[in-house]
Amino acid sequence: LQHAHRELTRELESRLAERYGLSLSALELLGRLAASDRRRRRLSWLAGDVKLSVSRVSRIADALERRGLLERQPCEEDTRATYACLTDAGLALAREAQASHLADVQDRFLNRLSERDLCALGETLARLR
Amino acid sequence: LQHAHRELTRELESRLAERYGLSLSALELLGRLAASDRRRRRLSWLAGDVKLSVSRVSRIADALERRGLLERQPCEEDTRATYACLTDAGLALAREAQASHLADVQDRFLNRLSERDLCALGETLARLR
DNA sequence: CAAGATTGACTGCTCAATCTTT
DNA sequence: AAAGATTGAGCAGTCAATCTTG
Repeated sequence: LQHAHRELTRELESRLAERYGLSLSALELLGRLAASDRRRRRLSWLAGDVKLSVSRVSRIADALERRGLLERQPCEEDTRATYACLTDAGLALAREAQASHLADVQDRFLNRLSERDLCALGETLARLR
Repeated sequence: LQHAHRELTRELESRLAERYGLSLSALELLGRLAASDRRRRRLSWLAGDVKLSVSRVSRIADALERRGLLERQPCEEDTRATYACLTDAGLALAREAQASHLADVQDRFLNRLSERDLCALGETLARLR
């Protein structure tokens, strides 16, 4: 499991980095935001979504913000919290990079497995939660 | 897959670190050496075994060497190469840590899966090679 | 020149400490 | 207190450059 994950990740990550300068985690963040109400989400909720530490998410947000892909916004219901909000540029890049990444996943992952394999894998991984 | 791997790894790694000061990769290295002829193996072969870069393996070896768990030895057939050779202390620690780690894996992984699940998972992952 | 190993610089991640607001 | 966020320190990993030997 370690080895399969390590090699798969390495390949997917390097393609994504060379084409869009994004890490898998950064893309996942963008994807979550794109699917969120008003394209925004609190940082700590985002961290829970993607199973990363809050501090990691904060730094990924720094990088994405510097590139103009998202903006931090104060949260009106709770002054402690801050939203990460996807910009138009961010949304555009998210769509493009996700399409490209999906093709990579298709090639490197989905195409090698049957429908049954995939379901079984899903079940199995869910049992490890 | 990302999430399952991330969380599983985090837990196993933290237990191993607190009990033995070893990372998963370091333990895997020790294990390979313990199973190797004369308890030694060339660094670059080791890297291939565990699917890590040679430079990473070199640095893990540095750390293990500082702790007296392995020694670097010149390779007699090829002066360029160097062996990582497990010391007695290294072998002892490898056995102990592996037993402990296996218990963790049993608990966190094996016990949650049936025999069938496990075989299917193995097949599936093998297809991703 | 190619292969084995090491080193430096960079990224990704976590944890602990801190600051602010509830 | 406790929760949201940021920041600093440190480990794990990669790639590119270098040195040495085949």
